[in-house]
Amino acid sequence: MTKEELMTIREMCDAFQVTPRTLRFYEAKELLFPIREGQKRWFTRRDRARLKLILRGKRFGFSLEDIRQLLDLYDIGDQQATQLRRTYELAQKRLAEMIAQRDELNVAIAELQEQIAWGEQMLASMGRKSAAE
Amino acid sequence: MTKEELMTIREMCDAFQVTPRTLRFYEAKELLFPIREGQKRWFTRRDRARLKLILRGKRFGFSLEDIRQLLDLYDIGDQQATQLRRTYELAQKRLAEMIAQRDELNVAIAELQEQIAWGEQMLASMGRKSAAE
DNA sequence: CGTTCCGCTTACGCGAACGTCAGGCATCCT
DNA sequence: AGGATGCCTGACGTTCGCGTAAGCGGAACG
Repeated sequence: MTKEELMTIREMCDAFQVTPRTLRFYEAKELLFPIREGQKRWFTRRDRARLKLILRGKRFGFSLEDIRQLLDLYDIGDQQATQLRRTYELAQKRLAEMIAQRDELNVAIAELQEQIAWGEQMLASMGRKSAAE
Repeated sequence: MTKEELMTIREMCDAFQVTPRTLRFYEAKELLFPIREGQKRWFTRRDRARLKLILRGKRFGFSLEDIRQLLDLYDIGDQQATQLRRTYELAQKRLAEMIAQRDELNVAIAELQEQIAWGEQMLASMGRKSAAE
């Protein structure tokens, strides 16, 4: 079933711009579950999907532990009902946090844009006063 | 001029919910510049404005070093023209990053919302199948 | 006068997220 | 047979952002 879809660690690294160390680290932290053929690792389609989410999560400043828990939501099939409810609530919390973060980000963006506009004025007036470029 | 506007370290901590250690750390990292009266620190209005920005920056996942550079934008008065241009460009870059981050965040929010909706369905159907609450 | 608060400095500690050797199998090429 | 590779497992090192004593100096209190 998954046969041609398996990737070596190197292929993964090239595909996602990470180091082998990082992938092994994520496996140790139970974020990825490559198939172990003796010593070698074979990364599945599922691993790739998870890694993509991991990297995105990181860009939002989530910790790997946060991400690990969130990932379970995408793996609901494996979970029990009790787990599902907990995961569901966790997702709600995260969602609220993310929305709050986005709103703050919008405020900060607006403020930074103001500052930049002000800086542009400064540069313009200074350009007129000093030598031409 | 600034006389009644000065705050002790403790007042700062209470006002911003940080520890003394944090404020001293920020000073060591040249993020804050309290007036040194002998050993004691007196935090100015400027320090408070900067600290506010520092704390917000942190929520966006910026490193303290990133924040230090960004703060210079708000201190343009002190800068020279060359510095101004550099700072200006840095701000542009940050702005682009922040916008990109917000857009990604919006995507992630949408995806998470989908997952949550799906989880709701699951919980609902499971609730019907198993015992009532 | 001793004690009790601040506040200060110096310095070691810590969890997160890897980087970076060191050394060991296995395989593939010549 | 003998490298050259590729992947592996420890295990120690590193940076960031502070936490946490340990110990000193002044001021304010009873």
